Amino acid sequence: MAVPDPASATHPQPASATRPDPASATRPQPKGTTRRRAPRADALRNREAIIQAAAEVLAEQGTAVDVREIARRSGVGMGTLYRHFPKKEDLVHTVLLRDFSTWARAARATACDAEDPWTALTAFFQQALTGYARHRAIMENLALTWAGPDLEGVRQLRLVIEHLCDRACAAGLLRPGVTTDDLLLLLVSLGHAVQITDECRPGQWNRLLCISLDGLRATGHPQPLPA
Amino acid sequence: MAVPDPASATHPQPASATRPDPASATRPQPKGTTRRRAPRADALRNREAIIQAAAEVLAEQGTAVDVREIARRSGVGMGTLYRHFPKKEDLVHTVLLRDFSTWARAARATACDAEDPWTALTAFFQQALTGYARHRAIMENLALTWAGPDLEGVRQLRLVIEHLCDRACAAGLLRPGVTTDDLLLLLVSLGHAVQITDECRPGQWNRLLCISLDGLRATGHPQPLPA
Amino acid sequence: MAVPDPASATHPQPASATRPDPASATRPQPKGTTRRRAPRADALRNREAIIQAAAEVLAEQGTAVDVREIARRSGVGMGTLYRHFPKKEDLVHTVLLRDFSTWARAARATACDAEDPWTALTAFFQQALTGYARHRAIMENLALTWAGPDLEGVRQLRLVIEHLCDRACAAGLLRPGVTTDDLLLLLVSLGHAVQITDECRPGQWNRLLCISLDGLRATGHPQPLPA
Amino acid sequence: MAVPDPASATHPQPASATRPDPASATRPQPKGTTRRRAPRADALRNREAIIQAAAEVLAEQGTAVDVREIARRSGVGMGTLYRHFPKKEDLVHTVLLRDFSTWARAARATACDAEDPWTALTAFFQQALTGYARHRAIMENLALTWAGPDLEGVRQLRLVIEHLCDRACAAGLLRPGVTTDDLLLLLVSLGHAVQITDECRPGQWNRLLCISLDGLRATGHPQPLPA
DNA sequence: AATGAATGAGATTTCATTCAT
DNA sequence: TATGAATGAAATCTCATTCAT
Repeated sequence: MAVPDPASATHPQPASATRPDPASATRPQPKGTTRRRAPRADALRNREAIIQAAAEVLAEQGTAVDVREIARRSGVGMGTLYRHFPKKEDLVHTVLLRDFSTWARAARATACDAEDPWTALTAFFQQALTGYARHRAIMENLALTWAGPDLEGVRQLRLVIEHLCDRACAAGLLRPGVTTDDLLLLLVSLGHAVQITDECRPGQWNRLLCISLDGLRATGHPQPLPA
Repeated sequence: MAVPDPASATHPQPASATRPDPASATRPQPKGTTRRRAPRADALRNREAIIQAAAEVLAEQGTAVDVREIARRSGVGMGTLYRHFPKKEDLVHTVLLRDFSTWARAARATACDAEDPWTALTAFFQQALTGYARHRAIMENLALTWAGPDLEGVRQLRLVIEHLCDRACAAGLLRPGVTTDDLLLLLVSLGHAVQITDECRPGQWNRLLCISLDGLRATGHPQPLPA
Repeated sequence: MAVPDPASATHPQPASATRPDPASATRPQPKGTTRRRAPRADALRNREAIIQAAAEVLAEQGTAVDVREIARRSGVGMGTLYRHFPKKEDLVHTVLLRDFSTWARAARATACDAEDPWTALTAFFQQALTGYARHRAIMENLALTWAGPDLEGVRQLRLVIEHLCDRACAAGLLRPGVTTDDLLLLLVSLGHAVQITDECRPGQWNRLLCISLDGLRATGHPQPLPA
Repeated sequence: MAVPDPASATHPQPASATRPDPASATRPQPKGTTRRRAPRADALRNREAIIQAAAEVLAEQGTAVDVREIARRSGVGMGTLYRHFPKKEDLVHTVLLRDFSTWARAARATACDAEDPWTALTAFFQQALTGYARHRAIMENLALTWAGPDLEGVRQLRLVIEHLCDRACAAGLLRPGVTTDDLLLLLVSLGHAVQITDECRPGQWNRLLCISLDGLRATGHPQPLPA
């Protein structure tokens, strides 16, 4: 098994952080009304600062974080924060959407770069575990996939995985019967392993990944997967 | 791969857990002895009720539970709870000790029953994931193995795993280089998968287990485990 | 000024601890009723054990002590304690009565022993500060003299002081205008000093006592006491 | 003995205590500066209200007060109180620091006003007992001098006493061997007397003070102070 | 529009007193 | 009658959300 090391997988990639994101669904002001000259620049800067700070904190501590910590790090007041995101959940939602999307985009790119379907798959896992697996809120939310409706970003990510799965399957490289859901669950599972061992035994999860990937290969297994 | 189904693996088995003297609960106190002996049937009942309720709640919600919920479920007042367990942590500790020990004992028994080392190993995982993997507090604590000193119960469990690992290794059934720590991490990892999917897709983790176990086998892998 | 050292002044003097105290006003059972053969011996032993333990604990920690500590030290259960003393206050009251009386009795004896009125006075203070001043509950209660009606024991003690005051006054040794209340207040005042410095500077209060007594002498003062 | 009556000695004098900028409370914020400056008039008002209420309550009841009582009296919610003072101890500390400092400052001023060292000394005691002796928390803390490290305010006060002691000693007015510690202990001692008798016999402590001061004079005592 | 102070419902823990055994 | 377990009202401290400035 080859587990490549995509150096680009550095974890919290603000990426579009500075882009104004004109398609944003949660823009505070309905454009059609009277007031016009209101300086939107400040508000947008604040909004992005909040999201950026929230992303960092949520990555570090998960969704149980104190909202004041986010306000503090973003340099805005609580009022401003709550003007942009009336509920803590809204902010979390926004951050997750952004980070899942960024991740999905990066993953798609990496997947396309790889010529070999198997390499694409392993690269995806390697990248995911090196990068976003450390993002506590991301992993928390990914784990909720089985409990409720997915975030848009999760759906995007799932599509990438589905693509990887299909490709490897079609190439006869993937063990028969393996589904996108299996790969997703494996991802969350290994992501948890990463979080647990990251501080004390930074590389240990690599061995688990290797084992799992070998178990996913098309050949060498005594019996088919159970239903 | 044969994944046996140890029917005995139903999760919280208080059974003869801590106090193995069920007769003392009704015995009318052997008054003739030196005034001191008083197991207090009802106190024991309460203590057990608290532990039992705590075990349930901790299994369901993890260590972040509200103590009052435990008091409510066990039918005692806060004062009673705190008489038996002066700190929330004491109660958690007691429950974890009990449940880890029960688990370790059951696991050891199952391990001894199996003649084949590989069967023993797979049976262990099967049992663990069918049973205690649903216990949130247990899994939380197991994940802390990499962050701090282990509970006594965790050590017992680790011994069992070590034994299984050694046996399978000696029989040449286990992939070279696999360690007890790998198996423990796999356990926590898959345990997380169980918790995530338990409600919506009860059996899905079985597939992941199968994959992982196949990855753990001695043969059929293109390259050795990474350091 | 001579400050004698009455060696007998060792603080918690159980004294009447073992005596059944037939004059007790708080005896639990009205003697005139039917039931007769009830074993009073046990009850009395318990009662005394409680009082003794309470005295120790109250001396050490004052009236803010936890009732359970008293029960623990006396070796009886809470129920027994509350049977004898329905309110914490009742127990405190009883102990204070006992200890104040013991103190007053000892003080009276010492006072009578001394031939010189001034020696009697100084001996009293010396004894008090060496002994009962460390009894936190005693001192707490003595301080309440100015806030409410006195305990019987306090009245006894006050009588002793009054006697000492009168004697020294009649002998022309005491500064004109000094009252029993002045001496009592001085006692509480110095008692507080003892408690404060007892651990770190065990003898310091002696200097304060010396100063105060010199200020109490009949002669050598530039002007009379203020009203 | 002349015990002057410094009329200014009325007890809790917040005056210009901590924040000497009363104008800032109404100034409408100099918006032109770098967005950051915001003393927040109402927050300061609340902070002061809390400190003021705490000072009153601490003076009345000592450090054992219920924090909620302080919140109630200052008219703020618990959250506000804890925003300003994260621990009860912080609030107590702040109040003690403020009140000790105010006291020390006033005492120093009074001490400097008096030309005669003896008058300075008596004026200090008179002022202390008329004023801060009623402050239960202040006295509690002063009593802890012998048990642990001093608060900054206590050190300031001790310096004042030291100065008074030295001056009187140098002038040959103070009894040989009297130390700053003696005077401090006398202060706490008499302070206790004040608290005890304040309600029922408001002036009684004056007599004790007179007696003690006479005992402190350089002349008229039969023997030196004990070690 | 921005700020950050204010709010108050919980969460853990203690202790005088009562009550079942 | 003796026991000590049970009770539940405080007391301290936290944090998502609102509101005055």
